[in-house]
Amino acid sequence: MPRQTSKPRARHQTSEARPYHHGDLRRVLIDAALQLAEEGAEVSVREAARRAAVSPGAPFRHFPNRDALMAAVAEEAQRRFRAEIEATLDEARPANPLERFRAFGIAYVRWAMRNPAHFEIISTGRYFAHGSSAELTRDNAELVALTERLLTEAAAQGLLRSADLKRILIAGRSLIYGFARMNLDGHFPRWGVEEGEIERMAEEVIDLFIAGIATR
Amino acid sequence: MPRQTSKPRARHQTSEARPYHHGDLRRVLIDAALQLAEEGAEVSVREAARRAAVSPGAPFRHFPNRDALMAAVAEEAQRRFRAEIEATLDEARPANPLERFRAFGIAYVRWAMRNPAHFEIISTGRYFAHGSSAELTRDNAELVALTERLLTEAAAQGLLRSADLKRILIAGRSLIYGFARMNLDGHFPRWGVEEGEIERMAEEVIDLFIAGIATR
DNA sequence: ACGAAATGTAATCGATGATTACATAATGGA
DNA sequence: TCCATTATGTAATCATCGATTACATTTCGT
Repeated sequence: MPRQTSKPRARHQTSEARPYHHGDLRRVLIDAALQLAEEGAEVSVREAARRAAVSPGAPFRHFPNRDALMAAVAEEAQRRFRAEIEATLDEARPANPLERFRAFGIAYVRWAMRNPAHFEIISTGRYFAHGSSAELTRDNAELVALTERLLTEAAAQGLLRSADLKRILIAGRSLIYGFARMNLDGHFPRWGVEEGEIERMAEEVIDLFIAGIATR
Repeated sequence: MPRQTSKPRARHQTSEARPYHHGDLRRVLIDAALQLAEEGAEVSVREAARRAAVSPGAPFRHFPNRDALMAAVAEEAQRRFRAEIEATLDEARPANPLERFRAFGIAYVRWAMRNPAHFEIISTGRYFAHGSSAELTRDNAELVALTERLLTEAAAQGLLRSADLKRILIAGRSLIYGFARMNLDGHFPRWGVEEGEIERMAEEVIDLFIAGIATR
């Protein structure tokens, strides 16, 4: 098939089409990559550039390499993650700190289930070095601090059997992280857990954990 | 390293040059890929072929595509995983089924920590479809069945607070899976957990969980 | 207005997964 | 034993990808 060169030098064919300079290519590339990930396709710089209707080399004006793009995508995903977790905790606000701790876990797992690609990018650490983004580190630390506060309050109110908060914190995070990842990694079908009952199962599992650490 | 075939297998024994036919290229490729993964390098068919001192196209005589190679690698890793878990449980055999359940968890996390690349390949499901290998599915199911038996025994001996074994099973697996993956994904430095204390922390976390589900 | 900085394009490189045509060794039946 | 079939490896080739470089065009500060 002969290469059809329509207009010799006309990149902006119709005078209104697209200016030489893209409005905010960086932003558009991040969104494109995010969308790619969401579709389950693997994210390539070229494909992101293709979706932004831009040359394959253009993205490298905004990101030194692929990892930097992925890091930016991760930052965006982490921002949304944190925002939704905090919003969820803010709207349904149980007075009991232990119940808020529980609500955090459920919101965490739920978001991971409903945004699998984003969660994958955030959590895996395969796309970027973990300390490479200050914003990402901060957002993450903020969520950790949130759960720490909840546990401290719970302990102060005598709701916990153990005073080893760090251990509870890490165990709890391991639990919800593990549950989210087992779902993401496709393990549940092999465990006889149907797609429709995963969210309920998440609640049950979290409740089991809460019951285990609570005084009674 | 010249491959010496001592057996009178009439296997084109050459003293100097490598024979046209590689002894067991399939095996060698799997080992090479396994080793590549262990080194943290990303596994490419070409590099595996390179290590086997064979042309880039040769592996495709044994595996239809890269995923098939990775699946074979996963099978091998899963076999070793299961073997070590079972060996560990066999040698140090606590009578108490709940303690054996605990020992399983610790052995699980420990293996994952000491064989991170293997665990990654086994667990992620990114390298192959989860149902694609019967052997892998079987080995995995066997380990699940093992923990199920332990829990059933524990329940029969009145060691558990709850009779909802499925919930306990999935919670427990989520916990150790999550802990292992948090380590693998490099989360622990951000949690103030030093490299040297991770294994101890694993024990503490598992003990916390056990204490939560046990009668007292 | 003008020149420097920012941004996009085009061409190109090396590595990779994959396919195809061909070459050679291994095997088993007549 | 001979030789044809099959199994296995090689060589050449392709498309895609991340990345780099030289060059073109726009934008913006002074």
